[in-house]
Amino acid sequence: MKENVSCLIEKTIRNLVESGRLPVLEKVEVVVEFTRDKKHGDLASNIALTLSKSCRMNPRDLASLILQNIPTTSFLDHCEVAGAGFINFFLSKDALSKLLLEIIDKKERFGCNNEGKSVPILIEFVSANPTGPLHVGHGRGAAIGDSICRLMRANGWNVQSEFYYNDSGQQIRNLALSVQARCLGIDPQNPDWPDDGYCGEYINEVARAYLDGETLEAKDKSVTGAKDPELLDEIQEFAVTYLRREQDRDLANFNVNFDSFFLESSLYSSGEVERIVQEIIDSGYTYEKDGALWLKTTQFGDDKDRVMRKQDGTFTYFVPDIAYHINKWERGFKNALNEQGADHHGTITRVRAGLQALKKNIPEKWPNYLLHQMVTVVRNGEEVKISKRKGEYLTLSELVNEVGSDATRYFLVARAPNSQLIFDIDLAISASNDNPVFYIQYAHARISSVLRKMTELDSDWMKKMNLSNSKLILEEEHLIMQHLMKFPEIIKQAAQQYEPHTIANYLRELAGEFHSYYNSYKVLVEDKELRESRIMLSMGVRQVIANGLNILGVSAPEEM
RNA sequence: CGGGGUGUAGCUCAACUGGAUAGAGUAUUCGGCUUCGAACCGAACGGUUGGGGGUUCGAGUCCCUCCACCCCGGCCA
Repeated sequence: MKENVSCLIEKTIRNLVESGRLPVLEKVEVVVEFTRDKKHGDLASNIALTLSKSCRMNPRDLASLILQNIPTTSFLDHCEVAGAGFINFFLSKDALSKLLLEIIDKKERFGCNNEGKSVPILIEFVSANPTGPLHVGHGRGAAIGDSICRLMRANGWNVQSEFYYNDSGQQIRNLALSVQARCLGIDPQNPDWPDDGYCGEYINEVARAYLDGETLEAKDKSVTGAKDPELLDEIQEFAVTYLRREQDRDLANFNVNFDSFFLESSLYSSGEVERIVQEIIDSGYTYEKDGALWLKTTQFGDDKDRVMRKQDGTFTYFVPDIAYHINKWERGFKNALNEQGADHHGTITRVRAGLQALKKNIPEKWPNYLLHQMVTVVRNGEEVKISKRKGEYLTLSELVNEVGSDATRYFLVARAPNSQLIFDIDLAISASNDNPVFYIQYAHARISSVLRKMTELDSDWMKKMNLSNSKLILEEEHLIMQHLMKFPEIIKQAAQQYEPHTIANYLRELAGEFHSYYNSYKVLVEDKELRESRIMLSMGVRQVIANGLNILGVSAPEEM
């Protein structure tokens, strides 16, 4: 609809220029927006304000000139000049009722588009180390990342979601040592407890399962506890598998599923790490100093060079990261997005520097990054410092068990990724009923209930509906239709900006408008035509809420 | 000190990317079920958008400068 109006304006201006009533203009960029205030019509353009200078006319006069020459169309009721020189457009009843038909016709496809043109994109998110359970911070990454995947699919992208496991390196060794210590009956208070060991209670559970010889069924393999506390490698494999399985289960309960999993260890076993290190050395971007191998990241915008291979011969964490991203690139993903916590900010420059050093014509800005700010957890009015080593944190599964997946997802995705959010545990649990997600779901359930009621009255009502005759004349009805009309654009915009929270806000507003309407007017009235019109409106709202909630990974219940 | 982020109502957050009178929820105070679901609705209260300067028809949004908070600045990941 926006496009229709901006085309109309553009055409009008072109005609005015050709007939000499306006000077020749360099560049005309017509911006049409949905209005905030219903008094300003449905759509508005500031074109007269932006062109007034180059036309040497006062904005209001220019606006009236454009308006007088705008051709009449079926989708516009009328237009007017307002304020400093805005042109406001009022849509016709015809245009709005066609919208409802479109929603009902397209169903779950309403709002979708093909901007992505089926181009493949790899979206990596969560990627937590398998050294402990997922916490709220991971939950935020999961909620945002998964919603972005759904958003991108709705925009026609060919999305593959991937989870990268850092299942090798020092922290995994620390995990194995911690489990081993627990197997031997050593606890964190004991002087023999390993340095940098993981103190959480879950380590004990892993140790017990290992000693019991439990068999773990993972996606790609099966591991049985060897029971022997001396076999550190066996302990490590068992512990990693155990914790991966736990994370997968937590994510599944959170309605998050990945298309693929990638193991850091595979980059070592396949020799890819060694290969790219050699290639980077050959490219001339490295040097030896103090017994370590350095990458000249300063040549790619870093403030100092970084160590790739430590004195002890092992690699720093970003080296396998580079290998991993080469792997993504070689799998053919010209589009890649990494959703991570803001604490990983520093690695972006390093990984990109490594990719550039390889001279593979990878774009400088590849891969794309979306960082979410940290979650501050508050309990009893005090900040809970998240520390995996100390075992102090709120796990995702505790949270989901307590307040439910829908409420947790909504809470974590409803804020802009860039805002650092405060998560008050007590508030989240006690006030979970106040979560706006229920407000939105309730609107969906209410409409479903009305439709059930209609079916009770006449099981065949749907077929008998006359869809062409809209009787919707109320201001509230107009407002709702105007809101429904924005949905496709919200989907597009949220994807372009990687900001799924705009969907959440949109749904909150739509639900609010419907609740208000529902409270003042009855849908199932006597008058058949009016009743059918209102049913159609309700069906439109219901469909859009369902589509929007689906993008947020939240259920749309028929009753609650 | 350097890099990134944030600062909007008592609290938690929005604001369609520079537009018209800065909006919701929550808290507080009133009012609304004999009526399709009250997990709802209506009303009131609540603001110098951290401070100061600048750019222009127009700034919460862009630029400069201070102030405060969060993250990063390991041969940890």
